[in-house]
Amino acid sequence: MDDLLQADQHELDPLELQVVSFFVDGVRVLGLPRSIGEIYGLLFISQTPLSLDDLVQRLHISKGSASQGLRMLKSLGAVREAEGGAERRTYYEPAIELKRLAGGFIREQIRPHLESGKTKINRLAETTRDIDDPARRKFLSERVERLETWMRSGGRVLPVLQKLLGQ
Amino acid sequence: MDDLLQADQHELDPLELQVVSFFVDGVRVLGLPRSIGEIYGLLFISQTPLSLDDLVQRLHISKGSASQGLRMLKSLGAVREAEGGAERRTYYEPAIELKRLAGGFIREQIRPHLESGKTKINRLAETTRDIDDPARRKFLSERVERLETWMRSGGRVLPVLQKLLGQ
DNA sequence: CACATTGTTCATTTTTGTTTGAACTAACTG
DNA sequence: CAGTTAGTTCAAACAAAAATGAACAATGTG
Repeated sequence: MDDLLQADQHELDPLELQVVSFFVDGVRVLGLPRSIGEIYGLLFISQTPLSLDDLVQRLHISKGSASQGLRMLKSLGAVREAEGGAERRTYYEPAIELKRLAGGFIREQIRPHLESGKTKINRLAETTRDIDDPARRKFLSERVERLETWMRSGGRVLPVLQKLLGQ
Repeated sequence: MDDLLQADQHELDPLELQVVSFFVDGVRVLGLPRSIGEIYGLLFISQTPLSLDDLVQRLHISKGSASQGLRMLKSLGAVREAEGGAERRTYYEPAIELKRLAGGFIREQIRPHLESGKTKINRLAETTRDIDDPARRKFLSERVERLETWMRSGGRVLPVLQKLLGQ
């Protein structure tokens, strides 16, 4: 490997393109950036684990995007580092169990918002208590009560969701 | 109402601001534009139905935003036109039953994506059948099979979700 | 019908969020 | 340890999405 050009990092074939575009659309629904979909999509359809550099070359994205994308995918539990290869560089493979994917998304993207929502509602309840006009105060506390009910429902739904998606 | 200035469309009071900001955050999680949260938030905390013009004045948003926002909220089933007022202009009030809100969101924002996802997976299955190398084809059809399983799970989860949120 | 009021549409501007790439740290290697 | 390779960080460039506001129906009113 000296006077030989780097083994051809060819373009994505049509099927790979189809899969990548499927996941690009998929992650957009979830509100995640496109590069996340590209990276996960290519890993999903690859028979062997890929390195950061493979992703950069085959997807034509920057090292920065690939690095940040992998970080997020790891935090979501959607990719893991492949075992074995005693190489220096690390190779990644996708998690493909829906349970794990949904679990990670719920944990990282949904729960935090639910929590901060509850906090805000508590502050809202306080503000409401200070309202002078009794009629207005009554109306407001009914609405706050309604929000609390929503949050409780949300909290009850997530575990069920996870169970259902866990097959 | 002649030499009298238009009754003061005052600024949002602190509580209203809190509620609006709560919903602004809420809709962002759902991937909807901020103005949707502002409009719904103000309606949610208002004791009387509000007109498009009320929203423009109190939220300092453009007529265009208010019009488009109301259209989307109507399509989601999150606001409805108030009955009664024999006025020319229409007044809006919020739907506050979680069931209705979740139902609208699922119908308008989730189902369409699930459907188009299924279509794409079908195309993917076709492309896979044309692959020459048997080992590669086997691997790919396992992955496509996996995607189909995901979609089935998704389809099964939505009705349960709706039921749970319907109290 | 001239005028006013209510609401919609859509090209342009603004805002927001994502990607890039150069500078950097860390870890191996001859 | 000088040089190479792997990966991270973050300010700046860029792209996508949302908001604006002027032009435009549509409908009511004297």
